[in-house]
Amino acid sequence: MEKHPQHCQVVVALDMIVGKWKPIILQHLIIGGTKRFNELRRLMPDITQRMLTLNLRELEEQDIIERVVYPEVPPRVEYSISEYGKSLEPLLDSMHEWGMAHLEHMKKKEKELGADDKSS
Amino acid sequence: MEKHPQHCQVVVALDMIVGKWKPIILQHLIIGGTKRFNELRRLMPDITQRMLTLNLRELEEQDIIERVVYPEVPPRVEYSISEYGKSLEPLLDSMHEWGMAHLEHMKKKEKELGADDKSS
DNA sequence: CGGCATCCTCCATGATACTG
DNA sequence: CAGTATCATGGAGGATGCCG
Repeated sequence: MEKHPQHCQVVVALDMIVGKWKPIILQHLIIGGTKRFNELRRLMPDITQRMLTLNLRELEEQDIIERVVYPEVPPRVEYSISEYGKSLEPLLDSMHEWGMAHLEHMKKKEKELGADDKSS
Repeated sequence: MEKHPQHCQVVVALDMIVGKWKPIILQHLIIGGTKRFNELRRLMPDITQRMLTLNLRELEEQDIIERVVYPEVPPRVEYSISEYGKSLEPLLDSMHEWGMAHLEHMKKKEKELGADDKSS
């Protein structure tokens, strides 16, 4: 295992979770467990049906979530984090924590800018 | 401190490093240390001057990197990871490792599909 | 050398309507 | 309920030329 592989695989990880909705979908499925399609819609009132479908399909394709269709009437489809998807949880947790810390950092910065305004 | 803050701050962290080039720029500055503008260009032959400038400016604005201008002729501008930016390193490392593991996962998957391919 | 100013392209996302 | 099918759009990214 090299220390400096040619190409940084950060982008590989990034590709799995980027997008306006993917992180939020994952958060809901991780924290809230299995959810039906319309449950997710209710949890994310601003997402369109189209984008929810597309994102769920991508995440499924990526093995991150599982999609189970129950052949009932009315239809029921349940989404959940896959076993493999769970390997992302530590990463998402770290990112969440860093995000929180960053918001603090920004607040401090703002204050400094207010107080520190005598610097040339 | 709540356990389930209203909004997942994963997106906050994500915002700092998403983009086609930001992760790569960061990787170079982290691994290779301080770099001049054109050094970075050489390291990323496919990035346009415009995007390199824009991304560097954003990262600077976000306190992630530092930009030092030497008033010489010809001009010299050096970029480096800031102290604060270093707090991103563990995250980037984790993402890199997850990315590597994911590539392995994909390879395995492909093989399975190959062996499993009695359909059509 | 290290930019900035324009113009352009394409893709992620969105709005809306329809359906098994 | 859980989707598809179209069409529209804004913004990230790119190409190119000029500048101190």
